Amino acid sequence: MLSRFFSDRSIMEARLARPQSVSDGEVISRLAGVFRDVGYEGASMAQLAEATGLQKASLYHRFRGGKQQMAEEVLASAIGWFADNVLRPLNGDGPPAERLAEAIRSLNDFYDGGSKACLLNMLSSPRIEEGPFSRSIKDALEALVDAFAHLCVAAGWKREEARRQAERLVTMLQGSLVLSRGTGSTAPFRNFLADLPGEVLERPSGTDTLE
Amino acid sequence: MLSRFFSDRSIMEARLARPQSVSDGEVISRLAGVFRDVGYEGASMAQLAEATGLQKASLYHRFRGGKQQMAEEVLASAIGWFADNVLRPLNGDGPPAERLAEAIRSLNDFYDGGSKACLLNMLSSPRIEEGPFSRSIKDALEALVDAFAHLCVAAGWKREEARRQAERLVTMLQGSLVLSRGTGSTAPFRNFLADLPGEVLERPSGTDTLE
DNA sequence: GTCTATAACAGGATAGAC
DNA sequence: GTCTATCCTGTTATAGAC
Repeated sequence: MLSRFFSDRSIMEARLARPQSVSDGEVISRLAGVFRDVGYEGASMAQLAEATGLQKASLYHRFRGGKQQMAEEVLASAIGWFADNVLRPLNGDGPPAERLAEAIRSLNDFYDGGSKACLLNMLSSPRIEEGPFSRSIKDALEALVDAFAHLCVAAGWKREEARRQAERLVTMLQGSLVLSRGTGSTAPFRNFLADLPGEVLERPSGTDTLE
Repeated sequence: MLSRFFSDRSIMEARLARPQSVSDGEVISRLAGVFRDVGYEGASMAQLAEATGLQKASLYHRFRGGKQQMAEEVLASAIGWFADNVLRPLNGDGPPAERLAEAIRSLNDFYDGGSKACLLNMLSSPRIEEGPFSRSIKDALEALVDAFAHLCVAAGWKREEARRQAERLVTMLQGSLVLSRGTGSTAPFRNFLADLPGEVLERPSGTDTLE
């Protein structure tokens, strides 16, 4: 979307006829910051313009679908980054411990050590019920569960239990972000990341003898 | 707040001079439903009036502080109910299994089987940063951790580990509600409640031999 | 205490110059 | 592509009758 086919041209145009004052990636990134802070309804066009350094009309020029399209592209971008930096290592085929370590580093970056909320949570409640975000959010959560389950299987878990554990991990991730925001401390998120290796690599010893 | 000192009088006044068409408790309950669905910014006065069956001006008569006061009283009411029905059993002194069972029933009621979001999450992001909700939310989350920790100690956990486990449980609670909303299924919440007794009453056998 | 009507404002979105 | 200026709907909030 946007000037995908003109990304090089827009560089050449800088300071010329129609200089693109802020790159598309930078705009998306700054919009994301606002949506993550205050959610969809809480984000005003004035605030989004302020954050990007563009005027409202300029934002509408880039996103003809208005605020909704901005949130959609922000969400798509975040999901893409997540797929590249979190899901890919989890779904890889190297040593589980190393794959997990890479995913943990990415998670720490993505949530800035626990100081940034999750878009999947912040965009879950717009008045637009069953709107354009619902499907993406659901798919993203399930893809993350799948990826963790894949890793757990590689770490030796039985398929059934790997899935349950993966659901627990995604639950803990989201919960730790809620608590970090609610308590004003990043400790819950940091504790979650610190516990992750143990949760994945050390299976409970007594429970896997039944099946 | 409100007509606390006139609760009986307001009944006698019904259909007389100033009939209170909807009870205070009922108004708070219906307002809570809206805030839990769409959050603070997402809730408009028109929607709140619609949900309560009152006109906007009538709502302003009852809540002179406007929407913010409504959210404050809704939050205070929910926290009060939580203290009576969830924290009290957890902090009680009967058999841990029975106390937990009662708390679980209350949690299931409170979140309607996982179909209702948590106000502590939904009110965490208003533009009013560090606003009137932050303190209550932080205190409520910490009180819940304390109560679970108290129960874990009663169930035989060591104090340090009881606290860590309690934090994990509150994290799981919040996370399961996020996932339930995000995936459109109450399964994550129901799984959380189903796992709770095991998480509290069955301590890990291998990890408590070090200290 | 509730209502209708309306004020005062902020919000999302657009027009058109450059 | 960006800007200033503006439109118009929806929002919060108030006035005043009953």
